[in-house]
Amino acid sequence: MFALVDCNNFYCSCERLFRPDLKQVPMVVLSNNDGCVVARSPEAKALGIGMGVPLFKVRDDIKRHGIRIFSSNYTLYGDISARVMQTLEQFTPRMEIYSIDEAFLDLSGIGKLDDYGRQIRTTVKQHVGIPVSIGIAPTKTLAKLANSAAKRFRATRGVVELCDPRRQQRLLAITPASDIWGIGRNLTRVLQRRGVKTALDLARMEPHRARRLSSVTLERTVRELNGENCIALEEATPKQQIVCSRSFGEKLTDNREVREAVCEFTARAAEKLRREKLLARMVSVFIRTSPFDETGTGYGNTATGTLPRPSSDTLEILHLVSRLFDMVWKNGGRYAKAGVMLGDFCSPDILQLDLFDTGTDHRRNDNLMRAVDSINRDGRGMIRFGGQRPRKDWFMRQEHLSPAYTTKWNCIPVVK
DNA sequence: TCTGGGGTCCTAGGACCC
DNA sequence: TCTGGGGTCCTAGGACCC
Repeated sequence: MFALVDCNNFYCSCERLFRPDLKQVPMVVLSNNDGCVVARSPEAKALGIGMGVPLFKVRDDIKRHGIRIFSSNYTLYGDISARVMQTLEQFTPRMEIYSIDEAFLDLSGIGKLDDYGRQIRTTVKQHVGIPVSIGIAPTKTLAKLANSAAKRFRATRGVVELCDPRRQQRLLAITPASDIWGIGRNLTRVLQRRGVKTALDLARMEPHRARRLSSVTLERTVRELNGENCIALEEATPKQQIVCSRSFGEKLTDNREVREAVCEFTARAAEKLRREKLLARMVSVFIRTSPFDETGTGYGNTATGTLPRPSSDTLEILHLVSRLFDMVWKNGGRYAKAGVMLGDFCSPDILQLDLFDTGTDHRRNDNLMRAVDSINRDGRGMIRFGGQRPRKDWFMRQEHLSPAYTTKWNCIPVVK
């Protein structure tokens, strides 16, 4: 049984903690360059300000309705998020922090779920001052749905417990398929063409058909809507990628200027890497013109390279970044955005084994069993197959979550 | 004029191997 | 002459999330 706890209008709620006078006043928080609206108070939502709209498009509405605007303060939001999460930890032994303002809680074995949810809500409000909504259901996808119902219907007073299959069906029937977690713009179109409109239509789809139509992710969604657990709780998984990228305030055309920006991103990314106590092997650089720029033909390019050895040293990484930058650079572009990505991490703490491709002999299994032993002993580690990163579904298979995930591998422990 | 930043996961396809 | 099946590893690109 899962609960999804989600902070209401998180960034706005954070700003209001220190400005109680802004209660009931319509307000929005803007993205980095004050480009887009990234959070809206309920009053601003009611005035029709959309999520993610560029500021220039709603400037008139803002003036007309006296909506207050704030630049974002991520240090503050991160700090308040940490306090919310600390408070939530008291309610469960297992929890997944899903984003800055959301967490899944494992509530297995708890009796009166609705009461428990209300208790969580009250405690967070008292301790931190942030209002939250809570959805409780047997799978993560249904918990997401329950959460959105808790937000949508006032009568629920912020908590929806969705364990009864009949209630699940009723809610699914009045929810468009596009509101389901994992169904984006594209899948909505694909589904609609096949007459799948409501979430209930989607739930009634044959799982194998869902897989053929799209991929295993859609199959999981369908199964989850029917109460079959396919997406496991992930407690503190290590980072797999670090990205530093930014849209430029004004378009850049000069090689030197863009190169400088990319150097800065590299330094920041390497800093994050060191803070995580990780080493990277893969480095990518990308630049692109604005997709909204109609003055020229659009251009974007990415180059990826491997470091001579795993590293978190800014200069070592910069050396490669500089070469990659030369590969992606093209004269004459009006560049709007650039970024640096680091990936394929390793750490001294992680046990690594390269297993042989054997086929007939049993070295692979022997190695695997030895690795499992040592992981069980130390409580931490990772098994790599010939340098390949273990994939998500291997983990799923090991858990025997569903017969849909059968494989030739018998047992692939990933991270413990 | 002004359009976020930071992530994850999946699939396809090519090169290569036995 | 026949031109396989099964696998690894890597990359690009698409889709989705908050």
